[in-house]
Amino acid sequence: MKKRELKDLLYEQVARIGKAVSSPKRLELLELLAQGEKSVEVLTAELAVDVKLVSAHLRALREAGLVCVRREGKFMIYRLAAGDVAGLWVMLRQVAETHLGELRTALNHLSGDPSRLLATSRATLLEQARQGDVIIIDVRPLSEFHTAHLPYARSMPMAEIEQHLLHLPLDKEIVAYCRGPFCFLADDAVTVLQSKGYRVRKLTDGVSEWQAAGFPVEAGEVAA
Amino acid sequence: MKKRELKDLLYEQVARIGKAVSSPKRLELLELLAQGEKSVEVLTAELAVDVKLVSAHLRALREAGLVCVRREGKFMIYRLAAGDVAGLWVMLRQVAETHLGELRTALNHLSGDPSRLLATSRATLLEQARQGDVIIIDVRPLSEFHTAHLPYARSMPMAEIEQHLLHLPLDKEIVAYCRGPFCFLADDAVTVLQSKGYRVRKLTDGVSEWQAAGFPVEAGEVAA
DNA sequence: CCAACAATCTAACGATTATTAGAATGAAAG
DNA sequence: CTTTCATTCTAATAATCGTTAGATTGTTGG
Repeated sequence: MKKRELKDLLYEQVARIGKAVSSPKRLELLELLAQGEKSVEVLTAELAVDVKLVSAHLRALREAGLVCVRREGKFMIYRLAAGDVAGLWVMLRQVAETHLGELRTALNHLSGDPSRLLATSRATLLEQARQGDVIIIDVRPLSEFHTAHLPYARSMPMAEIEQHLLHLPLDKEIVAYCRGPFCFLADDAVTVLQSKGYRVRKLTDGVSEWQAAGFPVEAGEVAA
Repeated sequence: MKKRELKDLLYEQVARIGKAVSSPKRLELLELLAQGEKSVEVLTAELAVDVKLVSAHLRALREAGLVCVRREGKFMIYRLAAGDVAGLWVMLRQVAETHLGELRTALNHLSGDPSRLLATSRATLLEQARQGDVIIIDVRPLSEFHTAHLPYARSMPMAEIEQHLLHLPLDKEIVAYCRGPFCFLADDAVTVLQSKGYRVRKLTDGVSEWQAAGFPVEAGEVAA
């Protein structure tokens, strides 16, 4: 085989990964799956598009080797093929934020008042949480919390946040996080908690971002 | 603006980066530019395709914010927009190697005898080079060596390797590297040096891979 | 075995994209 | 000022991709 042909073949293989992450819908799927395995049904509900389309995109991701499936009764459960796929998503988003001004503009627009965002460094936050000075709340669905969550974080799913408010002291600083910078759950939580008088900010990191930055995450706790 | 619309807008921006890295040619351009800035002329020669096509792909990379240009006389000099773009290329390639069996097969096929590859860890190699136990040679063109190279490495461009052989002791272990796992320069160097009786192996890392792994690189030395 | 459900497969449409050829720009050199 | 050279821009074609609709597979529960 000639050199050129072999080279083309190599770059073409990498381009398959590139193609897989060149569609907005597929990126959204990857981000969701980075929170934990999910059925097609759940993914369809989150994306708010036709099941057939979700299925087609999942097929593309499968053929690129980025996700795997297993059957569970009537449901097909998808998950990321390995941890580095979540890292790839984080890196793509970071590069996009760095090099695409429009994205930064849109992101700033999202949170409105920048004082709603946490300015503390990850290391400082971790130390404050360890000492009990701040309370970190994970506002994603419980199953995602179980797959992995930040150290010292409490699960407080946005869907049933009102019920949890009783156990949240008003005199402590609260930090809310969700799936990452593109997820609105923590923003909504900040809005609700602020209206109740809490001092609360959003941490833009999700578990993947936290992990990609080299910080530890916790998992397990299958208790309801 | 509705939530869905804003979300779609965000993922679409990241997908622009994905689209930019979804073409084999553009990936090859990124890898070349990761070695240092280059004119369209040079890039065209390396890719072995029409200038117009190279120009079109460079345009796409520019619009994604991954590369920048500056004019120098009649020439347009392209360079990566920032260091993390090289990191993105390395990560894409690594994910592809992990998840695409075909790529691993092709790569193994490339080097033929696996004994031609260096098995030592990066840390060990660095220590051996520091102590002078091994000689690291950089077989890329000199300008790329000047942009950045591995610590303790000597420039020994493949194009004029015969002339440098006089200064290379036969009793030392030699390690050759080039642009990365997809580049053949170091493979060719191993072939030549082995035929001359050297104990020589290829380090599959290029400068970007070495740096992405957290190891230091050196730059400068504008002396000819 | 049949109905209900989750998900995929197939076929088809319109919208992008890669690639090529030809014309146009912009700097340098005679 | 004209020619030359490096590069880009424009237009056009063929191939690929996203999306939708309809038929199909495989599973559960009666």
